[in-house]
Amino acid sequence: MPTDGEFTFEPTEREAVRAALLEWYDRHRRDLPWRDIEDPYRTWVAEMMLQQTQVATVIDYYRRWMERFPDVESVAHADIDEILELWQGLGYYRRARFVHRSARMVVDEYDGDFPSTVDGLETLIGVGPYTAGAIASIAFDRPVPLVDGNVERVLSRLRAITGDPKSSENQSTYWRLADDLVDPERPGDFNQAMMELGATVCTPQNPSCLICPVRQHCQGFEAGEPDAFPEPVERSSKKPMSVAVSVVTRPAAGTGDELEFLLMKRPEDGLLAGLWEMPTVELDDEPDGQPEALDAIGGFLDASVGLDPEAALEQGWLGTMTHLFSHIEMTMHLAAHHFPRGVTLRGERERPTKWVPAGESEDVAMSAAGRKVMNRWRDNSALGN
DNA sequence: AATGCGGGGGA
DNA sequence: TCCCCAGCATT
Repeated sequence: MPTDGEFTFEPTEREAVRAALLEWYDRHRRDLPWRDIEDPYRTWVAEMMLQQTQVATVIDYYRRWMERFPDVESVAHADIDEILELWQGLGYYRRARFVHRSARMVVDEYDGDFPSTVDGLETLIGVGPYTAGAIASIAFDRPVPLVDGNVERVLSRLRAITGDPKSSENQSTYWRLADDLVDPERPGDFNQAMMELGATVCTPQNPSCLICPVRQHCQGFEAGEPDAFPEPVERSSKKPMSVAVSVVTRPAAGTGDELEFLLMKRPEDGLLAGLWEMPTVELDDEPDGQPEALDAIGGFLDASVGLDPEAALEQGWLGTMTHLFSHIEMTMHLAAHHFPRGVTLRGERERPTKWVPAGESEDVAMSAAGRKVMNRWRDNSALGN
């Protein structure tokens, strides 16, 4: 196995890589809403959203966020439910809670000013080595390195680094090389150039080596197989999970034919923490058939909120859908129950429960899976049941 | 060191 | 449709 010390850039080559990369970045960088601003708050929000999430996905979330929360004080004083509402659909909802807690920390303990060093930044919850390096270099011009998935790939190819990219040995190599390379004059631009190159040129599949500004320094290219680096990581299999769900409706108050949905809030920790969902019960085993799934969700409605499925005006079956998480394959068995207006909820409720008018369903924080269920129900209603 | 935690884009 | 991508906290 290679040892950490064997991968290096000689001083001349280091200078050449810096110059080539910065020149390329100046000409080709994408115009992103969090660029060309000197506000650690904005850099921090962008980097929190960008964790495990691609640029194209983040752009609209970032814009909406800045409109609502222009500074760290506004986040610190906000309610977590409003933060989750802006975050819905972005995934990894813990990040939203980290942002909330860190904002309070900055206001309460740092007098409203973000720390400017890597160590100081890492005291914020949700800010690890990557994010601290990003904020310190981009917002504070500190000559510090950063390593994300893009940088791992670029460095693996430049130095033809084999082995598991997540191994501690390779991680330490990446950080050492990134620290060695980072341009002391323009650290933020250099770090963004590395990531931008990985995202647009040095891509996982079919890298565009012919237009790469650092091709002549790339040992992977030289070997004729840039996409052999980094070594592919083995992916863990998805855990199967089975749930029964019902879209529970009743007529809204007043005239018109508007409906209200019954929503329940998920627990404040674990999967999709604190998001709202249609009444959902997890099943121990995959149900034998539609009646068994209907039975399970019917029993849950009765037990959790005192809704007797026998009292429903209509019961429907919406079929089965699969939703994939990074670590779970969730099979959803979907029912629909329509109750008369007068129906009341009973019982000691473990979770917050509320009726939401159909027109306001967008204003409630729900996961992508929840949106899928709602769309299935809507399509089904449009067909006249 | 291993595990939990979402969702979207591209082949 | 499947395959691939991407940081941090907790234990």
